[in-house]
Amino acid sequence: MGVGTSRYPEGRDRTMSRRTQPRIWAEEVKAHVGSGVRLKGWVHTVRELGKLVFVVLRDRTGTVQCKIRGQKEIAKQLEEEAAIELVGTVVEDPRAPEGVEVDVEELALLAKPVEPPPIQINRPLDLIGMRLETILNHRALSLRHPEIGSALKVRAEFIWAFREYLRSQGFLEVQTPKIVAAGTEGGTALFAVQYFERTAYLAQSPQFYKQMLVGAGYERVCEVGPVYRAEEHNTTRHLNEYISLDYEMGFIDDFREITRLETELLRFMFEHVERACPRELEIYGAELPKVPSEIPHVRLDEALSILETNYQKRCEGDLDPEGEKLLCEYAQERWGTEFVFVTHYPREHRPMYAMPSEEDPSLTNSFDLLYKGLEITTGGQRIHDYHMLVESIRSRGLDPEDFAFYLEIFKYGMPPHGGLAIGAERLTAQLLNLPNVRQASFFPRDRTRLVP
RNA sequence: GGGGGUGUAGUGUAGCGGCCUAACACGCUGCCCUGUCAAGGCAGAGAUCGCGGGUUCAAAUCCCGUCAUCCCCGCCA
Repeated sequence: MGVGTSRYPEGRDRTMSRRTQPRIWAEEVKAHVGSGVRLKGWVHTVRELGKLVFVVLRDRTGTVQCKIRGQKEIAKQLEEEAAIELVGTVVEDPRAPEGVEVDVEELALLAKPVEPPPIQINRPLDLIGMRLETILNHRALSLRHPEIGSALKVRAEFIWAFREYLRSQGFLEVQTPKIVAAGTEGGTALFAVQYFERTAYLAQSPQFYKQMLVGAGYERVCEVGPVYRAEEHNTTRHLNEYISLDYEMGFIDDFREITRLETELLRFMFEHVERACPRELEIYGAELPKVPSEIPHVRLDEALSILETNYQKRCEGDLDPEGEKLLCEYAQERWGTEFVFVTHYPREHRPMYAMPSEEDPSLTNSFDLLYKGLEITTGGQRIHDYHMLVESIRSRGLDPEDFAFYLEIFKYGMPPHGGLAIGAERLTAQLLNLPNVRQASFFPRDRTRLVP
């Protein structure tokens, strides 16, 4: 056995033999008892017991204990978080953590740490108690921590399932511009960017473009992409850049068609995450919610009176964060679900494209979806009538000329349509009970954070 | 935009007028150990207590400013 401090390119794997041995993942080791295996990964921990050394190797699939016998000088070169490659034999041993371990025959150092890592990634988070700031300052390294990185795996699986389900329902995945000419929806503040000789903005939402693509004949479109909000909020549930899961569908009968589809979509997404992320869910102690066949719909005015009657809680015009929590508590007790659609928001609280309600034109066919006390979706039916939309734009003191690019398709048979957007980080954070959405973002952007 | 906190070794904390020549845990360095798995034992290095000013015989500790950061509200996903 030998150790190589090999360095690309000239000395690469110089000391490693058995080049034909294919690499296996840490999680596959159990299936290779008695066989020679090659593993690559990071040194998770090193435990020296005199002439016996245990090295726990970590790769993208997990960890596996490896032992080095009678080669103390090799252990001396192993530092935590070094990238290594090893060849050995898988042996059964009841003393090993999983009943099996790798008896190392050869080991090569692929990359040696320049200095000890600033954060520990081989101990449970509750023992090392890093503050989020520290975790985010060392984001690439902290994501190596199995607990920290798991949240993003869950998010990735949510996103995969979002695409997969909508694809099965005839949706086309689209990409809309993130550099746009004007403040589309109004309301939220926009980031200005220099676009050659003009000022452009980062898109706060794909709203106009996904509607235009419905009208373009695709009928059903979805998008996974970043959106940008220049709001100076500094809370645990806001990011200035986040991933929006959008869909928009044409020829709907009413807005309930949108909430029905979201119900089925969410069920698919949660069931997929349950199958794909058992380890990650266990790490966070997350309980998969049962998505009911019909998520309760509560009109905003009803929601406000529910809060007042049952919780003596008064909200002015809209639900505040506490109101959202209480309403979800109510939904849990009353209907046994953590989800509730709040519908029929007043027009003045919704953008100009929101479709007025038939029974009360001061309200809209729009909704928010609350999950465990937090708003994770906003959606609704949109105005499809050209003249009505122009009028709505005017009534807000806006100039339809500025929206000509958007309005054009509405002149040529725009079908009844609607859609919604789910905040990917919020959905993930709520499932995993993360105290801060930043934990569900690879590299969060907030009021003060632009790096890394 | 408004309000409230917090800044002490790499990390997380304790200390909150003198007993601080700043403590503890993890990490780090060296030595010992063939069944560790939050390994253990012994020895050690590492902090002018965010920064600037002030009060005081004396400041990590009190005051002012500043910077950084966290949380809550508004608004939103």
